[in-house]
Amino acid sequence: MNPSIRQLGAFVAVSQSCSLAEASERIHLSQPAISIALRKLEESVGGALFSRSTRQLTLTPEGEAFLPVAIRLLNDWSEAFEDLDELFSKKRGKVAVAALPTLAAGLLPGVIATFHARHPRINFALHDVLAEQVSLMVREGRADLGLSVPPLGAEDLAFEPVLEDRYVVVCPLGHPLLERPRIAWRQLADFPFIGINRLSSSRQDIDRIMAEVGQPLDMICDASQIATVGRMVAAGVGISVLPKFSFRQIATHGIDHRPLVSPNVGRPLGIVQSRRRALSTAAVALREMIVDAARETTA
Amino acid sequence: MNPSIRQLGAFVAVSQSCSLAEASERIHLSQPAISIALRKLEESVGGALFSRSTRQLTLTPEGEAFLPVAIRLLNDWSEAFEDLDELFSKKRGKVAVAALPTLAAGLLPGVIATFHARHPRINFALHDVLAEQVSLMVREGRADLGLSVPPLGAEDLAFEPVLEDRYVVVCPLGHPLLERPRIAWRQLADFPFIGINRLSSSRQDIDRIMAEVGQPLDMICDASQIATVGRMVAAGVGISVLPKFSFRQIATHGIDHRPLVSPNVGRPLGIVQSRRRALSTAAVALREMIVDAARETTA
DNA sequence: CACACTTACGATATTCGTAAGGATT
DNA sequence: AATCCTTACGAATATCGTAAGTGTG
Repeated sequence: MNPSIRQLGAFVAVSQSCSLAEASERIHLSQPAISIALRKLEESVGGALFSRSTRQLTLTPEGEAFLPVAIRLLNDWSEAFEDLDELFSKKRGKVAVAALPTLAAGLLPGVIATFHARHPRINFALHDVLAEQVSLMVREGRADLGLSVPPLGAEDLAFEPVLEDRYVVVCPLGHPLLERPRIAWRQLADFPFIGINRLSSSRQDIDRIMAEVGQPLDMICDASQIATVGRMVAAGVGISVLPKFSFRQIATHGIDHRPLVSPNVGRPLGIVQSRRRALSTAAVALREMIVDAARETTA
Repeated sequence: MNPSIRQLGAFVAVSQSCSLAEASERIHLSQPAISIALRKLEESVGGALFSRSTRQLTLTPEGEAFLPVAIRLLNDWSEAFEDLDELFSKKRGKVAVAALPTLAAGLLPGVIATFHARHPRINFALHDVLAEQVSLMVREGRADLGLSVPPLGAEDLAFEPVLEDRYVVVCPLGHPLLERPRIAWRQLADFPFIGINRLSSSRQDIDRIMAEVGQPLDMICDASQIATVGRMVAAGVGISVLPKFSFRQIATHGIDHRPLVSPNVGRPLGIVQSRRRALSTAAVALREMIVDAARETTA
């Protein structure tokens, strides 16, 4: 026969007053219930915890030795479950997101603010990395969620699109391309071009599309930071192509943009998560907020 | 609804293989029982510990965070009860005895040897102190048992006589008193006398009896150690009176003894224990062994 | 007699195992 | 088809509360 939590609780309650009557009030249980719980516990452990004299209870030496242990056991028990409750009720915990720099700077700041306001004690980690790193971090569990383009060749990752970005050409004010409402990709080849990091997903898209239209870019240089690209364009060094969301972040005096067409290619952005691992409740909550924020952005 | 030990056990068992079937064999429980235990546990904590996909179970992040806690909880639990079992089964523990020097040196060595042989991991503490100290130590709980004369004016102490000692006169060989088989107390006054510690219960008995018979002793000196008394008697300094048990300890060449009569007073020796405190199982076992040893000594 | 613990007993809740169901490999 | 998890159901066990019993102050 095995002891139970309740029996242990009864033991501790009784120990504190050495009285069933008093313990019975404290833990809201009938006197007989406690009496029997104690007896069962004593049977389980094979010895008396209390010495009884019809009218009075006293701890035996064994009971006295066991009491602090029992108290610790009960405290550990409830503490463990309170911690778990906090985890589930999103009062505490941590969530890590890996996002493309575009999204990390564009969509997420607002989401993070709301999330933190709603769940102040959730530790939030944001990694702004390139698409390949997003996949890696999600796959390895270093991130609960990824915000990126659809991951390639990864069956263990699930992708749900939530946003459709578009590429725009970015030019200095007064540039001839700005005279038209829409620009075709092939027209880009006629101007000096400022590229972005070769490893970025945008850059890979751009290179692929230019290869499709059969026009090589007049590449002046690459910049890693999008803000740098913006300033170089503003300075008249050349033109560039950015996802529209990225452009918003660097929108400043001296530059403007136009949508690119033919091919009229979008850039699906969405949530990457592992098929192997389940999301924490905190991550689920965050995920919903991201989807909502994306819907608002689109609308 | 509260979680139970069993549910926690099921959770840990399943975690280790992420399979109900395997866990079911390991803990000898039917698959449905485990399935339901898990479900109940998850209801209790208000969230999923495993993510299920009809055929496979995976720990959720919360489950993963909780697993080590759950393992620790279970280990602490069983360890605590194993410790308690050891206490009850006398495999481990401690017992302290306060005994008069006479008994500490006379009756107890044999008892302690047997006790230690039978319960090797019980820590045994023996305090050889005077009667007053015996009462004090038992009353204060510093000793589980006392071996002494009946304690005076102490309702919170219980005394059970187990031995009846007798006083004997101790003389050097060739002493005139040794010519008779029995000596009357009043005859002691005729010879130089070596007393024992004034605080000892024997001495107090002796003084009381001599006062009753109306004969003052010709007191040469006091000695605290019984062995010293023996050597002084052997050296012909004087005679003395000791409990018979004490005499046995110092029996040596050059001295002998005779029983004292009129008054034919015995010296009840027995076990002192607290009425307030219960005995530990180890103490109960020791007590029985003492009673047995005393019975053998008497027989 | 009042109080405090124990025992008795019927009701409720939990937990188990067997059997049947559904989904995946 | 085989395997694995889940649901359904009846039985055994545990636990509870009310009520009656017992011994002490």
